[in-house]
Amino acid sequence: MSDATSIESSRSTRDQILDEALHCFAEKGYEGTSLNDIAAGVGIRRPSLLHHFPSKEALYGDVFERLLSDWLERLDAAVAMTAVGWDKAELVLRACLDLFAETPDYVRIMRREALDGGVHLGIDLSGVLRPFFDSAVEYLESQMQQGIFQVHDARHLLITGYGALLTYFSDSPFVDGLIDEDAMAAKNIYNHQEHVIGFFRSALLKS
Amino acid sequence: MSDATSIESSRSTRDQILDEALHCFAEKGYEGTSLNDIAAGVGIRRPSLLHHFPSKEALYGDVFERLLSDWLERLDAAVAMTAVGWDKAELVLRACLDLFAETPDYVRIMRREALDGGVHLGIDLSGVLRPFFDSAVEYLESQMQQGIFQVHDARHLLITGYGALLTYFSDSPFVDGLIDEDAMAAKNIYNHQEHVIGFFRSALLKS
DNA sequence: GCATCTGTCTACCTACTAGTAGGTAGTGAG
DNA sequence: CTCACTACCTACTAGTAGGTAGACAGATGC
Repeated sequence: MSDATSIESSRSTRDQILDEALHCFAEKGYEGTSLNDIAAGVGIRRPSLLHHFPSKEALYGDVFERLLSDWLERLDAAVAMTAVGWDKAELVLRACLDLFAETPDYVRIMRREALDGGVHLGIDLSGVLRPFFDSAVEYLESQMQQGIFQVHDARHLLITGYGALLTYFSDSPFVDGLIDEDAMAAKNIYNHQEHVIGFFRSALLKS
Repeated sequence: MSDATSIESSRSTRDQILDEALHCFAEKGYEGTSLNDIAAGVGIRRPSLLHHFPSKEALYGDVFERLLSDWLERLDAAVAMTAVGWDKAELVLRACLDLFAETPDYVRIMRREALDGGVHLGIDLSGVLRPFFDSAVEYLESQMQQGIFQVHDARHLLITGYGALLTYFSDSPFVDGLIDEDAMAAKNIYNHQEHVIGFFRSALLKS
């Protein structure tokens, strides 16, 4: 009864709510999303939704927690792989780019939360990512000292990279209008990923 | 009566409303900002605000229009200057970075609008910026063909650049937590600007 | 003096929000 | 059959949103 692909609504209502909430919060933001929107997307009424989650804030928190643990899992896996120099950086870049391409809603919520400074969360977003940031700074600086990477300010480099990586996915409606194509089409996502990788290689590797 | 720095409220109520609205919309987004918030910031009641602007949407539109014309003015001025090769690119980069540093609220609203896909505006944001985008693509491709710039996908390069430029300012609350300092302090802004310039030079110029 | 216009106010409206109360099917265990 | 539980419902609460109506004060113009 658990793994069977039953006729419909194979997944639990709770999970359906989480999925719909992820999408609504990503699309319209925390304030712009009402519990009615989410409930309607699932096909239930608001009080039924509140039977599964105690409050809007708690629902948002659960959505964000799942998002964050997915992302950290990918980052952990990429960092754990044995590679050095540019190969290591490329692994981490690709791990992020793959996740973002798979689940652009993650990127959009993350962006909104970064914009708002995390006011909707109990947790401290930058605090959670801080360990990765610090170890990345350490790694980049060691590569620069060894003359493997060109010298840049490692902290600002990471922030620039964070911005460059997220923006294509978070601002895809805007990108659509600039390139006059569907930014999230598989071909364009592939092109963007390869561009970003090549761009950072140009800026980091010598000659 | 116009240029005198009178004792207080030297600027018209209408302009005070526009300023306060800019700040509120940038800080909390369109949905997250109430007309009461804006009115209170100016020191009047909501109906008085609605005497100067017919609706919340119209007020937002006026705020955004002013923002956009300021930005386009800077871009026009930078593009009009006589420079070639990397110098030209640096001029445009610095024009944007200077504006963003002066008025970070602009960046935050722009970001929110790009995220939402322009649903709060009658105007088409990417449509307005499209001419600049297209001419920038043309410029970059000509420089690449002449062997002055390294070869990248010009369109994706611009989107990456747009993301890299905006993010530091739009996500400054998040950046604060990463670098454990005030991202918008003059020293850090200066460092970031020089980093971005250097980073793009590394990626674009050869050897 | 008096009408008019501008800017502000209080008081109100409707629509919608998050959240609660209480009731009702259906299910499974003893 | 009964009890407990889950998942849902309708109907309600209190509060807030954007927006409107109408009164009032001060200035301007004739």
